[in-house]
Amino acid sequence: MTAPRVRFAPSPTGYLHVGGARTALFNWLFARHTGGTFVLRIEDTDRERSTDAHTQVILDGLGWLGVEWDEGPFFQGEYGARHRADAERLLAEGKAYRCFCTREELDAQRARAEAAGGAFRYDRRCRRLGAPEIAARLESGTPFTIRFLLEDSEIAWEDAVHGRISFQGRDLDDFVILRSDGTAIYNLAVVSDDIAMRISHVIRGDDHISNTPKQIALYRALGHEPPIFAHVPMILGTDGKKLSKRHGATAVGDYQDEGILPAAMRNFLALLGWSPGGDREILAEDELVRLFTLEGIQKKPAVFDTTKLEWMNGQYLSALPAAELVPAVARELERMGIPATERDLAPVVDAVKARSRTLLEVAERVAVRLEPSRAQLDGKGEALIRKLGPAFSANLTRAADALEKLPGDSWTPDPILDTLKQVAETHALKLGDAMQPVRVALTGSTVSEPVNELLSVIDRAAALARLREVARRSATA
RNA sequence: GGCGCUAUCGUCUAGGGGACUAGGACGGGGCCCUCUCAAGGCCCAAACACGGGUUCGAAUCCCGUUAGCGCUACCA
Repeated sequence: MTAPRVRFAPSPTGYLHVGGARTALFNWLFARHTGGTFVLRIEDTDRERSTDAHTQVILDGLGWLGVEWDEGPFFQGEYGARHRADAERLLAEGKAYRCFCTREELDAQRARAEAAGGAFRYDRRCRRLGAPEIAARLESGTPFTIRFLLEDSEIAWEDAVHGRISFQGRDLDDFVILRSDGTAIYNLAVVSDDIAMRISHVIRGDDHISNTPKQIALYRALGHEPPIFAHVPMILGTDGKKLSKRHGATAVGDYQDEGILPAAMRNFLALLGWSPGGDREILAEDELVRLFTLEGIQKKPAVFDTTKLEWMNGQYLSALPAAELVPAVARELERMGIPATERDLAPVVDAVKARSRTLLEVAERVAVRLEPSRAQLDGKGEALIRKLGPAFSANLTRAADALEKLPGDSWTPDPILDTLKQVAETHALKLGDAMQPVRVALTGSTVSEPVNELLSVIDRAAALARLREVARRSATA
């Protein structure tokens, strides 16, 4: 058996949505798992809505996710000649026919059918046109489309995720394959391209199930065996409706901006509508590739709920090596208008590594940088706050408030610890909770993991900034 | 309306006739951790849509009902 060839074929009419991203991911995972080839094809035939900017966003999004293609990107718009040739071949072989009906006539027929409560099916009136009549219309330059002649018989296939699915030809109608301007309609273009690119497995969204019988008919009429189809379930919003813009962030770029790590996104998306079986949740890239099979794909739609994504992101964040974390944090601070470059953060890393200075010292240094930006943190810094942890949480606030009594010049660890103990007692807090935000920074305690320490320090820095403010206030008062 | 797909905790899911007192994870609630953390540990609440079959036995197989979703264009 030859290696599979799969493709992801987005249309550049919007951003890369999580649904599309997941479809791409599944195709990529399948290709990697089977040693196959992953082809990227941009379906830009809808000239009205397609833009280069959107194409770039899609390419960037896939790159960010780590989904790299083996062939392409190909642009469907470049294959118009082949599409037309296929349509004309079908016409010549009597498998398709010219339709001279105007859009208005068709709309009227459709309206009538709907008013009568029935389904609209093209009545094939143009197929009954005699040769002289056709010649006359051609002569007069009447515009026409080419319609595919769909036989009334069962069309069924063994779907890799749903099992056998079948349609009756009589429920479908003679659909248009070539517009009057000579460009191909989606169903023809896809089949023509998938044949030309020798695609063996079509892994795409559930919403294409109803297109599949038409495409299978086209494959056969064109003299080719249809590929294996795998229709993956839709992704829904939290209200159970098809995911759309009104559900908030649905483009992968949105999550990139919120500090979601690509690995976390990839892991989360892979588990949306697919499961390796068992209890595994956190799966590295190579494990995903090793475990991925079409059989593991779910039949029912999945709700896109970012709560678990955020948890998963935390898992990946804490596992990230310091070397990768520092640039990430620096970039994030920078993006928020806080002037922290990698160079600024370097002393922090050094201190943590060397343990030569107390962490308090380090923390204060960072705090200076954070302090002037607190106003910004309140507004658009939500993502960072989440990222930097619970330094802003209620227990800190309570502890800080109680610390107001502290004299301004007693910034040594021990009195603060004592105070914290009192705070805990007074407020019926657990000591651990009360001192949690400042513990490491104040005691300069040993650390087990430099990576975690770096972020802890930044946490504490923010906490310290506040504590100092409080202390200063009470000192002057 | 027609056609199609789907149906396990709020969410992601495991399960594929007896191992089910239906498991895990997120989220929620509670408790523990004074060398940290976005972490960890322990406990609790929380689901097989409904009705019929088949079978000694059904979350698992079949049929129906209901509900949700998708498609129903000279869009993709």
